[in-house]
Amino acid sequence: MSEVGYEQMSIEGIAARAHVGKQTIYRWWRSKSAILAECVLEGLILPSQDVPEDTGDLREDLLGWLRRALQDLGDPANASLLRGLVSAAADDPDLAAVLYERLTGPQEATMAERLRRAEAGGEIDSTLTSTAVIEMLFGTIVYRILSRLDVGPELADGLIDTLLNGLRGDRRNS
Amino acid sequence: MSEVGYEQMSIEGIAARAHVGKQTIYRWWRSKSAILAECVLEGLILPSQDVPEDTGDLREDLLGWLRRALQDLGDPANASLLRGLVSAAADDPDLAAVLYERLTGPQEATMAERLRRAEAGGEIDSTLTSTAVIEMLFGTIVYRILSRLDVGPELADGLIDTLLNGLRGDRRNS
Amino acid sequence: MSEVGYEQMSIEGIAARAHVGKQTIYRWWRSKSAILAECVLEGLILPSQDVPEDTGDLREDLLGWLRRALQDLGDPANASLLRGLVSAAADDPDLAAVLYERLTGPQEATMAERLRRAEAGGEIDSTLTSTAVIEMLFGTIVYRILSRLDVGPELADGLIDTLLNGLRGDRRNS
Amino acid sequence: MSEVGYEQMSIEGIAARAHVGKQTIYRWWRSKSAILAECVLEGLILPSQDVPEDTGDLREDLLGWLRRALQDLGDPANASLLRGLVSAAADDPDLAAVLYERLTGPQEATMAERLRRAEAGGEIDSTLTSTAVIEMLFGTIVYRILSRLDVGPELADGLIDTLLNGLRGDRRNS
DNA sequence: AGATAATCGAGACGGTACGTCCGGTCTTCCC
DNA sequence: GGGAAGACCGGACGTACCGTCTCGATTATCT
Repeated sequence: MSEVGYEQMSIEGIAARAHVGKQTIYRWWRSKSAILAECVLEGLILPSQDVPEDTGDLREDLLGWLRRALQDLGDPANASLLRGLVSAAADDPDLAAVLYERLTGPQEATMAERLRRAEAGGEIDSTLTSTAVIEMLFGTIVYRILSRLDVGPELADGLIDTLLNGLRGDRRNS
Repeated sequence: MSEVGYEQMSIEGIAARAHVGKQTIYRWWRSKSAILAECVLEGLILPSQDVPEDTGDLREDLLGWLRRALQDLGDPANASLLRGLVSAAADDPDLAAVLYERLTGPQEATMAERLRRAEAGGEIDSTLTSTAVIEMLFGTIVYRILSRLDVGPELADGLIDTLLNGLRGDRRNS
Repeated sequence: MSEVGYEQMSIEGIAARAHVGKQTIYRWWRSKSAILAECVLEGLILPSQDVPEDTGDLREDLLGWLRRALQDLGDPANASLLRGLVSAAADDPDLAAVLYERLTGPQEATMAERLRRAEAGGEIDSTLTSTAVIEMLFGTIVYRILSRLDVGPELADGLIDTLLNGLRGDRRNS
Repeated sequence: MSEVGYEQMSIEGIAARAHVGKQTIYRWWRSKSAILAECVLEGLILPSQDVPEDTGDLREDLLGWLRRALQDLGDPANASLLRGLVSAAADDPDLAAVLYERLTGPQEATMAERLRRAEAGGEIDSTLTSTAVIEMLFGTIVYRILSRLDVGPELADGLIDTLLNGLRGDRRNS
């Protein structure tokens, strides 16, 4: 898929490359997107995602976490794979669910706990859910990748700053 | 496309429905996604986007603008069309550019001016570009639509709050 | 085979109907036509053939014998089975041999003896072998069945008359 | 078909050899046997059949005609083709009709006229139809070819003798 | 007004891939 | 330890579209 894109990737081609009969593929997966769904579940496509650390400094924790995610997607091959996944997910709700779970899920619990502790510690003061935070960050990244804009670790600062402080800037210490 | 999705939409089907020869289509467009690109440019698919008003209250202006956008995409047919466009754009950089321009462009100038005035008026204090702001908002929406999550005007408040104040909450008056 | 014809009859279908593993079939028969060959040998398909009686009247003996054969093949199911066998035999020399033996063989010895006695009795005066006689009769029948022409006992008279007297008519008493 | 037999002859193979798309074949013929039917009609498979001459001597006319037919079918390639046609016709009534018409038809009218004249001239004395005569001769030949028995011009004499005189021999001059 | 283009609908064409069926082999597991 | 069950590789089936290519039959323009 990273070579020719999702549309050009054929089941016959997969079978041929795998030296496998076409029927064997159809025996195990209902469609091309179902293959992708399993690849995603098995971690074969999307690089395994870290969860934010907890060093006590929320900003640094989020920055490091997001930078690593952006680092992976800076590789054109990975960006191409993600575009393929998005293309497939747009036509297959099942894959969409798997993809969403894979992207948003693992970080969710950790992020929720992290935010709760940050709130307790006075670092933040918000009712926004951890899911919404993750959706904003990943949404922005996916949007840029679909638009074929550059994606790199340097994006992390702007995103995290806005996320934490908003456009009104950091007035914590003012 | 809203009926069967992007993949199932065939050029032969388009020609047949239009009572037109296939060649006539190929005479005018290079590919299926090129047809979509022109549809987008002509405003036939994406509902025409408003730009934020300027009432003096940045928060209300953004809220109203975003709510209208979310209102449109709350319609499943429109969400389906957007998924089709994303699917097509994932495989066609040209369409991706057109789509990005269509989604991000019209609001950009107005938003830039709006932010500049807000900054001058002390409403905000940020270096984030207007483009980045739009990408964050639309990225989040597109991400939710691809994930088949509900999209409705009620999302606007959370997004705008976070965008303006950050997770640290509104300390404008503190 | 009588239901769907030879081509549509699959080994998988046979195995499934017999509640038997495919391998078990391949263990005992080399091919689809080999199964048919054994069916023929076991008398499961072609109704068992009589041999001509010997009442002293060659014409009546042959007539009765041929009428019984035609009677069987007048049943469309039997005609269909025969077409299936022919179709299979056309592709498999082994089955062709079995089928030929089954059709031509049993009658051959009796017919040879019958002709010999008829010749001795002055009933006939020919050097044609019994095999050739049988081939002419069965050949005509098979030809009509393949051509989907009607086959019934009434054909017997014409065939036997021609066989005995030829086109020049019965001049036995002239 | 003469190389691999009817069953092994695939439509894909035909298309490939003809440097033609598969769909083009399906556009013009409904099935493999329909292709054969047209080949037969066009005279591409069965060598064009003569009709009996009329030299005044019925026996010689029939002998010459039958010998030529047997000559053709003595070629193993032609015999193989005929077996393929029979195999196909066994599963396809339409092809069976075409094949029957091709084999039996052209000679029919001439044969009918020939027999009528022979009868008028006292050569024969029979009510057997020309069609039945042809069926007997061709049936015998087809039967032998299906059985993979030798077929050659030398068969003609026996068949014609039996046909004209019957097993009782030629008593015309006795 | 009549000749000359240009454009169109229709759809055949050589291809590629689809998803299914079956052939013949091999493996697992149960009785 | 033989057989049912069925997975496996392979390959043909008949269908749907792809993008290219001829065909007339309108139109539109230009002598």
